[in-house]
Amino acid sequence: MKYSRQRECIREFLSGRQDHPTAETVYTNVKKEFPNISLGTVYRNLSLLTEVGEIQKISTGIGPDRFDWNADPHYHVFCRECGSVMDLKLENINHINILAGNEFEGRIDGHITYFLGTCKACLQKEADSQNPQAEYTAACMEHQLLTEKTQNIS
Amino acid sequence: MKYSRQRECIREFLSGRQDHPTAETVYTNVKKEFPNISLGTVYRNLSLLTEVGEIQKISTGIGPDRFDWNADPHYHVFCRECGSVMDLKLENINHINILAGNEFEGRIDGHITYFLGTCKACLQKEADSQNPQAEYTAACMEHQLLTEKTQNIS
DNA sequence: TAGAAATCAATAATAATTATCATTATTTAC
DNA sequence: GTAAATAATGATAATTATTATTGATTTCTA
Repeated sequence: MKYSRQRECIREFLSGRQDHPTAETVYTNVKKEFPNISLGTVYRNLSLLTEVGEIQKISTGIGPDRFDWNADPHYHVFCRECGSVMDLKLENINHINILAGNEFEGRIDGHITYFLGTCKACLQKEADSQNPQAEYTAACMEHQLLTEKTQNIS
Repeated sequence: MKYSRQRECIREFLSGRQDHPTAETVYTNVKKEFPNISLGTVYRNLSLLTEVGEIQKISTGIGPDRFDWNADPHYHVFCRECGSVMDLKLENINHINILAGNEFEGRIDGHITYFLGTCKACLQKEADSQNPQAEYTAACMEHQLLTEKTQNIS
């Protein structure tokens, strides 16, 4: 399939990234190359790319959806502190589908799993705040700037 | 904690149910007893009950959130055909937290998992439509009426 | 029973996303 | 290479789900 210049740019922006940008972030960045692009176009193309399996959409139920250039099934960790979403290289755990299938009358053909926790940088921040003497490591703040922040974390 | 009559009614409506109603459904039903209740009150109380751990909120990322009177951790199956959400009596699979922890630099303290599949009734419907001779079993339609339907299934 | 505290209903506001539609860009047929 | 057909865009409106605000009402407490 041949892509429009805008769609290609969106795909390009995503490709190879470690973080998992929101539609909004994709929008503000693609805008640098296409100042007139509209948020609707970004959403439209992200949905399209998701549909054809070039990227994947991650919904945590907390904050907006995120997009991952790696469409291969893999897992994610959601940091409760800073809201960042990180990849997890976890061996496949599809055996849980079998376990689930044994208890279910219909057909199970997949699962959505994401892990909840605290990222390295936020653990560090936690430790530092317990020890006021210690200098703040800039690590976490830096991390927060680098990674996507999620609103509405309760 | 003593509950207001509205809050008690919301709790009461949820308790013991097999399905997993949305805020909207709770609203339309509680309205029978409190015709003047507002959707905001329903949302407020559902959040409150969730916070104190009397019920739990289920977000699949597809359609609105759902509420489960059983606050104990357990798993759910989401039927891709009819959008219903069913309980799953699955032995605990917390070992996946350990597996995840081994691959993650921060701290893992939980996971959210739900299974995707097709429920019994929708499997039946599928089978019937392949065989036009067969009479439609009313099972699935009935099921759709009984269970919550989710909008925006793509 | 009066005054404080909690909760309410109504409504406005917000966030995230999808739909509409007239216009522009790209492809295809000749 | 140009015209018609198709596809995609940008702008904007609409929708969906949810949270916040606020003034009125109910309920608890002394």
